[in-house]
Amino acid sequence: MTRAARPGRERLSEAATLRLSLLLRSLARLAEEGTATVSSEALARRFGMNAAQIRKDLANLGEFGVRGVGYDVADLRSRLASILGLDRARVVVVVGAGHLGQALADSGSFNGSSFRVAALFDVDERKVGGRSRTGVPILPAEELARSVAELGAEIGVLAVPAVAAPGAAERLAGAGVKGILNFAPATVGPFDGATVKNVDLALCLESLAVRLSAAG
Amino acid sequence: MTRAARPGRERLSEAATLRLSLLLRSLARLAEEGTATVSSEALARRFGMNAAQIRKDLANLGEFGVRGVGYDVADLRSRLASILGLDRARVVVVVGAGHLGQALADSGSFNGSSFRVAALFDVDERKVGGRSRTGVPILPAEELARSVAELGAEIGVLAVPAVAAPGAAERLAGAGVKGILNFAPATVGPFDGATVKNVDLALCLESLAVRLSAAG
DNA sequence: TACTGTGAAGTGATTCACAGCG
DNA sequence: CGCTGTGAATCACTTCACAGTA
Repeated sequence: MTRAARPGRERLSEAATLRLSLLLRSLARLAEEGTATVSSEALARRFGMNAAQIRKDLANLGEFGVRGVGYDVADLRSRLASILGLDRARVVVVVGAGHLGQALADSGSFNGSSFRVAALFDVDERKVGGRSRTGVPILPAEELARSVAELGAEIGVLAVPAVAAPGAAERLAGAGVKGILNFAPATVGPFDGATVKNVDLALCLESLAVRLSAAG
Repeated sequence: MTRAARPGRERLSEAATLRLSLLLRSLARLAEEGTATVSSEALARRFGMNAAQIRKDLANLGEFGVRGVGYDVADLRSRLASILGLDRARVVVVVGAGHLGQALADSGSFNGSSFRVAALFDVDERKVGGRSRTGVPILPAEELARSVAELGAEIGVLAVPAVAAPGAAERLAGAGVKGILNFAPATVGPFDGATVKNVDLALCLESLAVRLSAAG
């Protein structure tokens, strides 16, 4: 019944992952502000989380705190980044150079210390050869497989219309990406080599609307 | 201990809401294809859900099926839409006319039978006065409060940079929208009159990346 | 017969309350 | 003393298995 000695090897639930990811971002903000140590209570109040849950999440991964003091911001931040695998930059490609695709390719969220968007792909010849606002090159869709290999891309983002999504996903998986972030409201996969995560913006809006009705 | 006789008045969990919303979309597809009735089993297989869960979700809202037969697609679809409050079109405004804002304003996901994007807002004078690709007008941010009232907007979408998010959210809430869909990686609210739902695209990408590390 | 609706069992996540330590 | 780490309790959600019915 003793937990595995190696921390970070247990399965991490989706919810826990999101909380830890948010925690990591919160720590980055505290670091910028020059805060050296922080208690779970202070973290919770500042960033709208639950103190007990922060402690439990962290305790699941090892022992990071000092009793009576709290957590060392810089230390926790780097160890957490390492455990989550966010301490190195992964190469990302975006399929679909429409407004959404370009927004994602240029966004700070997709271009930080953990990710770098290296290419956009599109079938529209007027777009191919151009670059996004921040300079990400727009390549022809036929070159997807070769470019993914050359760039060493691990993650593919699907920002194409729903009808084109299954095909594009298959090509991404075939090209060897390990993860696919699908923004199209369509079912893609599953694939053997690649994990798919759906981000269905229509469902997001609808669930908000449902909450409004229910609350009324 | 008997459940309330009025169906659809219990709280609906976030997860259940998403499933029902997805179910509604699936029913729309079946209706397009001319399918008249469908069993929970067939629905589950076709759209990657769990049959028992579909039955339970639906049974929580009332009795919709016919034993030995299944569910009437058209009937279930319209009743479900009504219960979820998705049977009428809500007016949506989008704050921030960057790539993301315009992508959302023009997307079919935000312009169907349940939603209509009526305006974009931006502080950039070069954008103001123009229109998005599909014709949504871009209005000056100062007119937000007045326009929200005039248009009868119930939902505001935040597609502005993180630093501008809290201020924009406050103005939306002050203008009387009931729900705010926040795409900025920043904490906004909470507000008295308005529900906030965060859609943090950076967290989406990170959670996918974490799954890749964990699976490796 | 074939399916729904549902009590009951099972599973997992969240919260509580406090022992234990710096 | 103040805070973490954690067993225990609670809560919520999911799955199972089948009684009940058109």
